Amino acid sequence: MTLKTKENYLKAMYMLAEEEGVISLSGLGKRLGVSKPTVNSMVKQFQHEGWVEYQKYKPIELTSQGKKEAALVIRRHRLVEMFLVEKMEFGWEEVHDIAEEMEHVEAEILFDRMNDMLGNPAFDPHGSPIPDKNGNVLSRPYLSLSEMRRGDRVVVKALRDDNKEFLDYLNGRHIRLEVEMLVEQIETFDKSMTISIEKEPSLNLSKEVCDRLLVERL
Amino acid sequence: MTLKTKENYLKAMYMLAEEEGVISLSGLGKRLGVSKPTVNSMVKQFQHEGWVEYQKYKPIELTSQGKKEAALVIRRHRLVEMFLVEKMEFGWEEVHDIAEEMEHVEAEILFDRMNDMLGNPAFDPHGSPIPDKNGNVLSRPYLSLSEMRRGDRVVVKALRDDNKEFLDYLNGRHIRLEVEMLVEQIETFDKSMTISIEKEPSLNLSKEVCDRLLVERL
DNA sequence: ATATAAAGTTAGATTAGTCTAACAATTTTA
DNA sequence: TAAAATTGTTAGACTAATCTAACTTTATAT
Ligand SMILES: [Mn+2]
Ligand SMILES: [Mn+2]
Ligand SMILES: [Mn+2]
Ligand SMILES: [Mn+2]
Repeated sequence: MTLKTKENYLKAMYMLAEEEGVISLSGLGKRLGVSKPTVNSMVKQFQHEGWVEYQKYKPIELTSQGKKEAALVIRRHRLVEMFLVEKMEFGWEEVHDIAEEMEHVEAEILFDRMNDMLGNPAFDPHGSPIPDKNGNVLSRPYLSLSEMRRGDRVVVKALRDDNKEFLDYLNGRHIRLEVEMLVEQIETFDKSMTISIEKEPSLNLSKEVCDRLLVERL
Repeated sequence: MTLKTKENYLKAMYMLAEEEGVISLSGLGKRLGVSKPTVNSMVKQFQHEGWVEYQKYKPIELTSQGKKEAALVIRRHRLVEMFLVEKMEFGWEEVHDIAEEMEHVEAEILFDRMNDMLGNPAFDPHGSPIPDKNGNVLSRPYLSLSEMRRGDRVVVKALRDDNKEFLDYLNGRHIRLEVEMLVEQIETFDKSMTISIEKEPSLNLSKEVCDRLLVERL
């Protein structure tokens, strides 16, 4: 099996486990853009390599080895994103696709150097935690903006999504990490929120947007 | 055909044409570490794509399109090497293998940014010219040190080889680009040279080393 | 509880890039 | 110039990663 294939499958499995709580064949297929039979046969190989535990018709589970290797791919991805933003003046909306390619570079020394130049950063430009060299992540329990109530004061801490369109949307409204927001109104019909940011006009954010903004209550 | 495969074959062909004057199937096979039948079948595909001109038993020639695309791969390789040395504090002996991987990244904007940060550099850390965005290279006609005569004063301008072992050898002797040397003696038996660098003890360099040092006469 | 839908599986085919074995053409050497 | 060496070609096979079609198992909804 090719290194890139291995890394892409492991990463997808790791993120599915985080996001959905479970790794299903069809979820994995959708995520990777391949058919179910493809995933099925790949998962058998991953099991054979000791990266997943799996029985017919049961959900897939990463072994601790699989988890660790997946976390290291994610580490490289997020280090690259951070390097591009901090050291090469890219916008946070530009870096995901580049990182998607660079995460597969085999020269460990490259990522170590990035890490050093960045001062061993704990978070990437989107607020996601960067796993350490042993694959350990300390994830903070942020809440999504849509769980807040009227009158809550919050700080934006992370995003649930790297997506360029979403980031362009946020850029257009001056929503960045560490921005403080006040929840002014919640529309009962569609759960959209009216929020205000200091010194800016109030904004209306749809439920889809609020779901993707991870915040900390002040 | 996969982008990486295409780029590796084009680059190998381009460099063979430069170094040997001709692109042979076996040369290409050796360079790429694949068998002759493999190269044979790939070259047919390259012809079909319009990247090479070729007839049975005749040497392969790159079309101008092929040459241009090859030069752009080499551009990326050398920009990466330069970026790693100038902006990330890597040594010139460390960067080739990393560049070998990064040259295949598809995000053009990444290389444009490197180019900007480096001020549109004309040469890489080993003195090789960096092709411009149109694939044009202006190559200077350096001579190899082994062609010099006793008493010649020269400046090291480039290397014929990226090889880590060779670069480690040069590091150990404080031979860098722009260093000035005087040819003190040439041994008729093995063509080895005794040379001196200002403020350093004289050195004896084998023919293999002299062949790989490209210099300009003062 | 049954029918329907969703998820998972199997079988068999395909494509890119590679190989070895056998042979043919060309070039070099004696 | 004939033999030997090198270079190039053909045929046929293999592996990784993918697909579609047909089928089975499990979950969901009426
Ligand atoms: Mn990302
Ligand atoms: Mn990110
Ligand atoms: Mn190089
Ligand atoms: Mn170089």
